[in-house]
Amino acid sequence: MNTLAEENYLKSIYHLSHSADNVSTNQIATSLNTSAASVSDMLKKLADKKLINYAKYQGVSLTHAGEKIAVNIIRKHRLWEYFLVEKLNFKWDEVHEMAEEMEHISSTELIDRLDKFMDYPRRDPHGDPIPDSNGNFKKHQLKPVTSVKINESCVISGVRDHSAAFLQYLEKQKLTIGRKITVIDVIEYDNSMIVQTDDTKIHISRDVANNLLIAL
Amino acid sequence: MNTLAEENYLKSIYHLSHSADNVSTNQIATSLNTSAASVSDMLKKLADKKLINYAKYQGVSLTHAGEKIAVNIIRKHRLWEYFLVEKLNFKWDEVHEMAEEMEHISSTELIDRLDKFMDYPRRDPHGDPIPDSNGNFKKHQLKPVTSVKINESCVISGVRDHSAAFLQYLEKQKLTIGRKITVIDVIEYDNSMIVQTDDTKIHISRDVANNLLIAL
DNA sequence: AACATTTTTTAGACGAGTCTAAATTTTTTA
DNA sequence: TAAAAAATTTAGACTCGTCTAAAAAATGTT
Repeated sequence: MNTLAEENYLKSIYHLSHSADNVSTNQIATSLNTSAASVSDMLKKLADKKLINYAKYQGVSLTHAGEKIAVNIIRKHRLWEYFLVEKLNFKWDEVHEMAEEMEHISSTELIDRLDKFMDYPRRDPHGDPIPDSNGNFKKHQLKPVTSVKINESCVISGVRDHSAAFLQYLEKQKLTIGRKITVIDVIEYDNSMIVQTDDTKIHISRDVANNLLIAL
Repeated sequence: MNTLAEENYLKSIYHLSHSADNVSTNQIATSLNTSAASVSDMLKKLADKKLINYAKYQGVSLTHAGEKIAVNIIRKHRLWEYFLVEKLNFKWDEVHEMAEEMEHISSTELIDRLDKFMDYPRRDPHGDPIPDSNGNFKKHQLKPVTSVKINESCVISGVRDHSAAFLQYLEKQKLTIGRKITVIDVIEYDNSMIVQTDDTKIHISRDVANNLLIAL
C-alpha cells in the first residue's frame, strides 16, 4: 500500500489537474501547505513508483495507476462525507476535516459495504459526484451562477469553494443543493446578482455567484 | 494530539496491565511486534509526556492521562467494530483489522454521534464492554467455561482470544455470544468438555473452554 | 539577446520511529 | 552468593517526510 503522504500528494495532483494539464511543483506545495523542496523530493518517489509522469522542471501528471489511487481516495472521502451528513446528521460545512482522515482507511470491502448501506449515493453533500467501485463517474458539468441570464431559472447543484465559511454563508441564505433559483437582476457596477428563491430575493456578490454551481 | 505509534503503545500497555501491575518492555515488544530497543526508546518519550510511570528496568504503568487516552481509543475501536457488524453486516472475525485503523480517527464529536446513531451499545461484537463518552465502563467480570461445573448452565458472553481462527471456529460450532450452554461432562484425561447447546452436544478442548467466557 | 526574476531542484540537516549489536542491569540458579 | 542467563537499555544507523539555504533551470523583460 501507499503511505498517507503519498495518498495526499496523488489526491492533490488529481484535483489540480482539472485546471491545468501539467501540475507545477509550486501548485502542489501551496495546496498541501508544504515547501517546494519537499514536493520535489516526493515527486521523485512517486515517479519511481510509476504513479506520476515526471520530468524535471516540467511539472507532473498522474499515470493511469496514480489516477486510480487518487479516484479511490476521492470515492472514500465523498462516501464518508455522505455518511457523516446523512447518517450522523453533521452539517455540510463540518465534515471535510473528518473525511480527510477517514479517506485513508484502507479496506475496499468496507467502503463498498458502506456504499451499499447508504444505497449507492451518486453525489456527496456538496454536490460532487461519487465514483463507483470501479472508479467510474461523470465529472460534473456544472456552470457557475454568473453564467445564468436574467429571468433564467436553475437548480443549485454544487459549490466550487468548499470552505466552511462559504458553506455556512450559503446555509444561512438557504442557498443549498437542490434549491431552485431565478436570476432577476444583475447590477452592472459590481456584477453582483439578485436571485429569487422560494422565499425571498437574495443579493449575492459576483464572488459568491462564481462559486455557486448550477446544473446545465 | 498523539501520534499513531504513541496511541498504539498506550493501548497495548493498557491491555497488558490487566494481567500484571507493571508491564515489562518485552511484553510490549511482543504485543506490538517490534524490538525491545524500540520499546525502550518510546517509553522514554511517553514518560516525558507524563503518559506513563516509568523507571528504567522496572516496567511501566499508565498515568491517569495515559489511561484516559487508552480508554478513548478502546471506545472508538469497539464502537467501530459494532458499526461494522451491526450496520455493514461484517462477521465478528472480520472486523478487527479495520477497527485498528478506524480507532485512530480523532474526532470526539464523530464518535459520540456514532454512539448515538447505534443507540449506545454497551458491548462490542465480541462481548467486550464499550466505555461511554466519559470513559466509564465496568470491566467485565467473566469467567472461562473451564470454571463451570458439570450440569451447570451458563450464557456465552465473551472471548479471551480474539483471533479470526478462534472466532471462526466458534461460529462454525454455533458457540456465539448470547447462546446458552450446559456443561454435561468433563473428560479427565485431557480436561476437555462436552457442552450441550440448543441443537447438539459439542466436544471442546480445554484450550477452547479456557478462551470462551461466560457471564457470572 | 542579455539580464533579472521566478520556479524548481539539490544539498544538508532534523525528528519520528524503527532496526541490530553491544553494554548494562536484573533475575535465576547452582 | 557468585556465575550464568535473561531482560533491558544504549549506541549507532537507517527510512520517511519534512525543513532552510543555495544552486540551477526556466521564464519574463527590456
